[in-house]
Amino acid sequence: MEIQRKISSCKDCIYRSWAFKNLSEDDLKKINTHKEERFYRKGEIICGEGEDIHAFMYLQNGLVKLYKTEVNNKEHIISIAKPRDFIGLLSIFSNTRHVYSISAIEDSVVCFVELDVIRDFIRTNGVFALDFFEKISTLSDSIIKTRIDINTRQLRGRIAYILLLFSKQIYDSDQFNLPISRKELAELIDMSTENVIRVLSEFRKDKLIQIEGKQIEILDVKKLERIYELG
Amino acid sequence: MEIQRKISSCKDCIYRSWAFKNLSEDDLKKINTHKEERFYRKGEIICGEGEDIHAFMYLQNGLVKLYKTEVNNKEHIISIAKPRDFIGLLSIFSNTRHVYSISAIEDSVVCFVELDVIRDFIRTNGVFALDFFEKISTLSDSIIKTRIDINTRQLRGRIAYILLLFSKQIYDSDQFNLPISRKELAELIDMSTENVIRVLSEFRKDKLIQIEGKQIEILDVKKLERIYELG
DNA sequence: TATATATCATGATATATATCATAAATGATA
DNA sequence: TATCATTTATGATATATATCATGATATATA
Repeated sequence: MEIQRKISSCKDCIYRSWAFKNLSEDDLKKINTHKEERFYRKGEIICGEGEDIHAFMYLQNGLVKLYKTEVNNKEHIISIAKPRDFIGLLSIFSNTRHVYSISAIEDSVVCFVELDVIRDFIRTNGVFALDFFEKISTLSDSIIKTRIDINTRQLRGRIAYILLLFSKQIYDSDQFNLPISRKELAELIDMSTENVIRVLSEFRKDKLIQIEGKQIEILDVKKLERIYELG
Repeated sequence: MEIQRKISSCKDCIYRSWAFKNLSEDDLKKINTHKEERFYRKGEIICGEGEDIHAFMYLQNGLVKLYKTEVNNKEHIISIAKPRDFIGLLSIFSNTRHVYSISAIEDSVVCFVELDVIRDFIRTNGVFALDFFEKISTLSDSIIKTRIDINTRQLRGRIAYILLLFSKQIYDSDQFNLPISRKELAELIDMSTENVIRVLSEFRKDKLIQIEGKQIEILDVKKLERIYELG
């Protein structure tokens, strides 16, 4: 079901500033011929656990989740990537197969750059290597930080945290469309679906948020932040 | 209280195989003049939150913990590093200050290599860059994996997990001296100190482990693994 | 050695959270 | 449109976990 998109030029890519700013025209051409942009509809799987790793994946547009299916068939969401994020985990450089799955939670455009090309650049272009390293490290550490932030809090703190995360880090707005179901929210912040719904209802009753289906508006950022800080 | 050690030669360092195997003699000499080996006694702080980052830290010997002091003055342990691990998080490459603290939980020897030298190597030695990247990525991902393993389990599963981790990944033996207190264990696997003690007692009564103070012997690995797998 | 302090231990109780049950609302599909 | 499945919702109950209380050991310190 994935649809090939017209291959846009890396040279003109608005995301070039990411870690690719120090590449020469020639290098960019090289990427151009070894990259693929793919469009995924909401819900489609971008890569599955156990599949061969062959590309560095960069999210141009949309929103994707990184998750793992547990033995009991339950899904656990590890992180959500936003536009301009590298998606996946660092181990693409040490593993040969994906340890987690990735799927689109909004219509998304993913840019696949062959890993060997990236490896070549790391080998031959020191400035690129440093840039790239810096970027990718930041992302990896932020996953660790987020996991800890979530798990050191109790339910109300977790919901407050994730609402603020969506509002500030992803949508940059007090109003947004929650891209995932309550069940997925539960899988992301390690709580039961019922309690996710319950706490959201509480927050609505307490006039911290307005909520209608997936449409959320944060009414009282300050109070939400206090709940988050108190845990 | 930190004691300077006789500077050993990187060339003969038994840990050279880590990510430094592809450095020339000249490169190794360069590291030699820009590195420092320090000895820390159990309990000593290696670096504190907020301090300037100036070195890449490599654990030669001993055991250290990476932790954060929360607002309520509680400590939360993020990970434990064992010999031959890079210690810290990746963000040493993007941040200027340490976000977490590191201290020795056993007498330890840490090798500090000036970050600028590492950066230079990444810039100028592509093969090193790739090796280094691979190594450091593995570590970062394993922290994420461990955090998830811990937080998707309940108390008995967490204790089983951490006992197996110490036994298999750190000491490579059924018998070992627990290097941290029950309180620290609690800080590491997100549970209360009392419950850590309680579950350990349960495991002793169930003849899964023998325990005397800090001395632990795993008697029934299979059952422990089952408890871990069931969550 | 004596004294203070932290760690280990266990039971009782309170609290947080998950699970179960049921139902309405929504969305998918034939 | 009718039917089915999923999501949202809420209350009741069970379970897991933290907290409180108290004492025994062990460890550090004067």
